[in-house]
Amino acid sequence: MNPMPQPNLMPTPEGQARNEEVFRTAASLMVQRGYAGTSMGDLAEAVGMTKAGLYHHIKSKQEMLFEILQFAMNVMEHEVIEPTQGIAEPEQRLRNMIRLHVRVLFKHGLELTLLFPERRHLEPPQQEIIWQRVDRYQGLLRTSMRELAEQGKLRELDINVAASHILQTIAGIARWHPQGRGVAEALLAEQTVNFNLSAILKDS
Amino acid sequence: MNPMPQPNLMPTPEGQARNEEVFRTAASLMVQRGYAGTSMGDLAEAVGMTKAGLYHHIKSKQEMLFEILQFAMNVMEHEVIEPTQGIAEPEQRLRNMIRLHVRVLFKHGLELTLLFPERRHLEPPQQEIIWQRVDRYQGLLRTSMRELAEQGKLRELDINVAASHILQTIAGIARWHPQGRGVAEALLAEQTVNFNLSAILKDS
DNA sequence: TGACCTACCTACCGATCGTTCGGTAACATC
DNA sequence: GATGTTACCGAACGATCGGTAGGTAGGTCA
Repeated sequence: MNPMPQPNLMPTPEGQARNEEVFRTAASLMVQRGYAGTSMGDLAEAVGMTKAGLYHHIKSKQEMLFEILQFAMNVMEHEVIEPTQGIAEPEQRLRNMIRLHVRVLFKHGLELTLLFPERRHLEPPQQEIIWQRVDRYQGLLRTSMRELAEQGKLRELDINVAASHILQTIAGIARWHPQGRGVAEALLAEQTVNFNLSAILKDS
Repeated sequence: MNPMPQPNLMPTPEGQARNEEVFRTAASLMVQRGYAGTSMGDLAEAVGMTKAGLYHHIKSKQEMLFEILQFAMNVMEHEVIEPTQGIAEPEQRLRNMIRLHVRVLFKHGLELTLLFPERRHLEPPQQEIIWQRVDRYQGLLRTSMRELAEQGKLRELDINVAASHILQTIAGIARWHPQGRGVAEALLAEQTVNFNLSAILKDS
């Protein structure tokens, strides 16, 4: 059910809970200050531990970032991809993908998507793994759009460009919403769904 | 004509040129690695200087970031705002703002918009200055949309949310395009214009 | 009771960080 | 030819970085 990874084996339930707290706190700090801008000392203080104590839970700073990004993609697959890929009608599938994606953003504290730019701090092999998972997700957007095109519902546009734009409007929410005007979350999700579908669908 | 700032007074033309090279190189490096991830040693090496030599041109790392962001907004005002605010028709004004904004992105090496997330590394007073300039620009988008609404051309949508989404599609280009598929720049600009105007305009 | 494990700790490591100090070679001005 | 300025450099500063070695309190289980 819970897709949080166990980077070092934490056998006891208390250990696993603490382990998870470390990862969540790290994600939160890195969203605020960036990967390079977040020191292990900061993180240790935030979870009420010493730096040395931290390294009981993680292997290295870089490895921790990798696990956080993997966790983010696990969440996306559980809560966005799985519930939508059974939908036959491409328009409804796309609407729900966008809607669920925005909701995942709020549910997990806006932290997940923001970390993807930090993927540059990973080693190339780990970078590649994350890149492939993101690309697979973006491919699902493209597939839905291609099906819409076959139905004659799609505007004349470059599907690759449109897929990127859609993802940017969603990921962008995490950038301006925390300090932005308080738009209700459910409303914001619908606004985002409608914005993007209006952008790509022909006039009905 | 050239809005690059002179943080320390660089009297000779050679000095100004070198000064500008430092800032451009810094902007480029920080786009790749982030502010905190770019050391002054890296920057010094990239411009062929020692760290000490750098400090002849800049006051501090933080001040340098501030000047780069100010420069970015100078460019935006020169090359996007000024040429479009005389346009009476709001649809044409908005189309041109988006078009020019995308072109500025390419013209200045995709570097400018990417740096805005790094504004968090500034002191609050400097943060505030940048924030206000960005907000003023976003306000112009909102104004055009409000005029479109008065003409009955706008869909039912939240103008604040739409303005943010538009900016995110543009700024986002700088995030995926460098390593993305090579879409022709002029074409990409038109795709972005059409995507966003389809999103907000009623069916004609 | 003794052996073992988890979840930390104190104390420290070498490296790197942003920044500064005291120069100095090259050139212009008087 | 003396004076000043510009554009740098070598060397070092204290602080902080990610990470580690070694120890230990507290629990589990035989």
